[in-house]
Amino acid sequence: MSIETDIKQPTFRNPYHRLIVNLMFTSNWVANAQMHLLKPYDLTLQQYNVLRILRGQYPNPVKVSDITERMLDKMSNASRLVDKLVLKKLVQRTECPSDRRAVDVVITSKGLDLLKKLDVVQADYEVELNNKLTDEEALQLSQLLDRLRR
Amino acid sequence: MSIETDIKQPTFRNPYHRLIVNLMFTSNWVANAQMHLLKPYDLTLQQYNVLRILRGQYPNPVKVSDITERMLDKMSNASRLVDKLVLKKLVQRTECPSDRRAVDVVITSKGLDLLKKLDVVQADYEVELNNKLTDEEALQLSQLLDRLRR
DNA sequence: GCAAATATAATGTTATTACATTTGATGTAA
DNA sequence: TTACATCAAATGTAATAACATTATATTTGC
Repeated sequence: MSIETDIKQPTFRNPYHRLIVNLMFTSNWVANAQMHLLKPYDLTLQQYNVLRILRGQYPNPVKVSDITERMLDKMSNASRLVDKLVLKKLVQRTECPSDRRAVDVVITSKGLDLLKKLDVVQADYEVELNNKLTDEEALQLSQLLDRLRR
Repeated sequence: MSIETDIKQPTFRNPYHRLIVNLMFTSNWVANAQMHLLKPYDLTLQQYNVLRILRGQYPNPVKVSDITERMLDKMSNASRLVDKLVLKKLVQRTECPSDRRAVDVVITSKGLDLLKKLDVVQADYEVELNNKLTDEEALQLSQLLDRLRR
């Protein structure tokens, strides 16, 4: 369905106005779906993102400040997100030896196991997208989004 | 900059994985910019969206349930958003005569004036996007997003 | 070396979100 | 009509987000 039909707005001022609204609407739509996939595993989207950042560097530690920098939503509080993950024993927090201000965070094996399970769920979701856009179209869409942020 | 550089993740599993991450990152990027544009006017993005929905129907009233349906973020509480807007005298709330369960909401002239000011701000922002994507590309991007949600 | 500036994470606070529940009105079927 | 289900909005709530502030540690300029 076109964005006009989805939000019942007949016209937009120009293609950029339409794009902004469409982008936010579609992103909410995806985020919602992702949230519901994560719900049975008692993870929020942000917690999931942090875990994936940590897995990307495993077995190296990542500082809280690096997590903040790399999060999709910069404004979330990485410190408190890490708190939650520590409580669930999905990550481990240790003082950084070379800089006592910083805190090193590493994903635990429990965290890696959880991510492995979620990889399957995520792959299923990606297959659904595959039915809607070809690989080339998905790539093209990504490239246009990159250019929008330039 | 490509999404890989932006979030310092070297590779994605496939074009769909890359797309999902890119979509959320870009949407947050736009939402952040929009939020900062709205801040001097003491409006949240959601409140702004509600006002624009109401202007779209002006001078006809819109029910709270219709607002919920048409909001970009379905989960926000339209009832409480309307509350905030009533406090600022940007909208007016009256009992729907044909259905006493429902509530009619109409934008006030103060609300319309505010939106008019914001139209200028918004247009400036759209000009920035214009430097990054052509009209055709913006349209194409919108269409790909539409297809993603099909 | 030392004071000031900056960096890093944690914490405080208020508003908002994501639901669940409640209150009241309307529709529907016996 | 009278139950009973459904619908619309409001309200309760716990968690989270969006900042601002604080507490330490490090860096920089003198």
